[in-house]
Amino acid sequence: MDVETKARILDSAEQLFAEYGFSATSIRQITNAADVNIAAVNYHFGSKEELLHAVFKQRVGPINTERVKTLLALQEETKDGEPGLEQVMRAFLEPCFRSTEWHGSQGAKFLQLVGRMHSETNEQLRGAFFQLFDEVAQHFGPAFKHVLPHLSTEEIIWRVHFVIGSLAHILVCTHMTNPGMGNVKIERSDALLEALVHFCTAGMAAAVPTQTAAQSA
Amino acid sequence: MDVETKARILDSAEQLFAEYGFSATSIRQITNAADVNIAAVNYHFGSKEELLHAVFKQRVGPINTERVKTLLALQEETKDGEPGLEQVMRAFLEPCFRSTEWHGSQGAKFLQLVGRMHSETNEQLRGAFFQLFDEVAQHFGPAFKHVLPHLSTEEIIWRVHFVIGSLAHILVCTHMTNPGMGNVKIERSDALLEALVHFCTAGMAAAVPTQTAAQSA
DNA sequence: TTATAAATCAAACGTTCATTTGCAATGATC
DNA sequence: GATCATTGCAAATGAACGTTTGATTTATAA
Repeated sequence: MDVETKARILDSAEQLFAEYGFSATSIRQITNAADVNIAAVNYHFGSKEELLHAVFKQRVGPINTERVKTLLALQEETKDGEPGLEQVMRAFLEPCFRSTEWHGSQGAKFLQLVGRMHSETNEQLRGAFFQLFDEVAQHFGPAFKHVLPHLSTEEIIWRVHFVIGSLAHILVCTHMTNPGMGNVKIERSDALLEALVHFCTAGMAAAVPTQTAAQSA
Repeated sequence: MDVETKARILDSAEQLFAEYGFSATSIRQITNAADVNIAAVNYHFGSKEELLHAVFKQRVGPINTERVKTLLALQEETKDGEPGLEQVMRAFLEPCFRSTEWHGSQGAKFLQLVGRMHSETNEQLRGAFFQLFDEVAQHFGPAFKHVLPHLSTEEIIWRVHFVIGSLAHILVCTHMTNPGMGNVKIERSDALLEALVHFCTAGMAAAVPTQTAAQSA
């Protein structure tokens, strides 16, 4: 029953954290949903925070591995002809969407949680979360720099944050009722992914204005 | 002492909600910071949720009024010559950044809260929050549609969400330590606003791909 | 001064929180 | 079959939660 209990807790936690957020989700909710004893969380994971961390580790790891793997394959196969910006962007964005397919609706819920974490302000949670993206940042930073050599490092960092924001927001608000803009319920789909890729690619490739921003290294 | 107490509660609540989130902020924290009795929140506002709503109403109102006012002025002065996409985008984005100047560091904190609310999943809070943006959506939806006539309504809605995501994310993560991407601490600045405007303008103007997405009305 | 209303206060309300405890059940090893 | 670590569970821990209460203070006005 060991591994099954842990797995059930992880699944329920993932779902509830995504639905209600970390603070607003209680261990009692989680253990009730998982149909395990309330003491099981602290027995198996140590604390509520460590449970959240375990949820991340289980899901974010594969996504980021996929990102880096795709990027490396891309750089390999286009060794002579440079890989294009859109291809790099695709390697960055696609694995997040694709992970839905891996785990069914469970994966979709998790993507909401990921989007949610980007606006988490608890320093400790933020730290543990973003640490999982170190490898991705180390690979994609230079990759973007390489396909956008005319942009300053600062400008690239800014634009990558804009991309992350678009991605995170769309991950959060898909499958939710979204007031404003005609109360449209946005569904996660290939077409949406395509729209995101094209939006972000065009944004990243935007010409630097003739004003002040184009001077640092 | 009446109005002063209410104002102090609003200020402290704004700051703490932005810093720690709604669920993770207690009424006791707020009343301690505001140096008022713990019962004052429920006396003056009715409940914790209504306090949050009051915080929004105080700040989001002026920002959105400014947005719409700028857009209307824009449409007025360019009655013959069409207003450009970048101008519309600027009318949408600038008031959020500008509001920092209105209220000093208090305004900056609030922008974090706004960014945070975009990933709030509590349906009731979401509803109350997004309701404040109805007027903005009603004006900017058609405005974007007008300057981007070749895009389907669905595509425009998607792209506006990408813009909102970029904006919300940058509002949240400015002035916070941001792991990944070289641990750069992003400061809110005119240059950052310019970068955001250009990124979003280019993204909104991206050509529709030759694939499937360009068919609806 | 006295009556009336508004605002503040300390204290307590009942609930829920994350976590801990001690014991029972389980399953493997010798 | 006894030993022993692992896991599950009911119950309880103290703390913190949002909210309410009732008395007290402050302000307004007759």
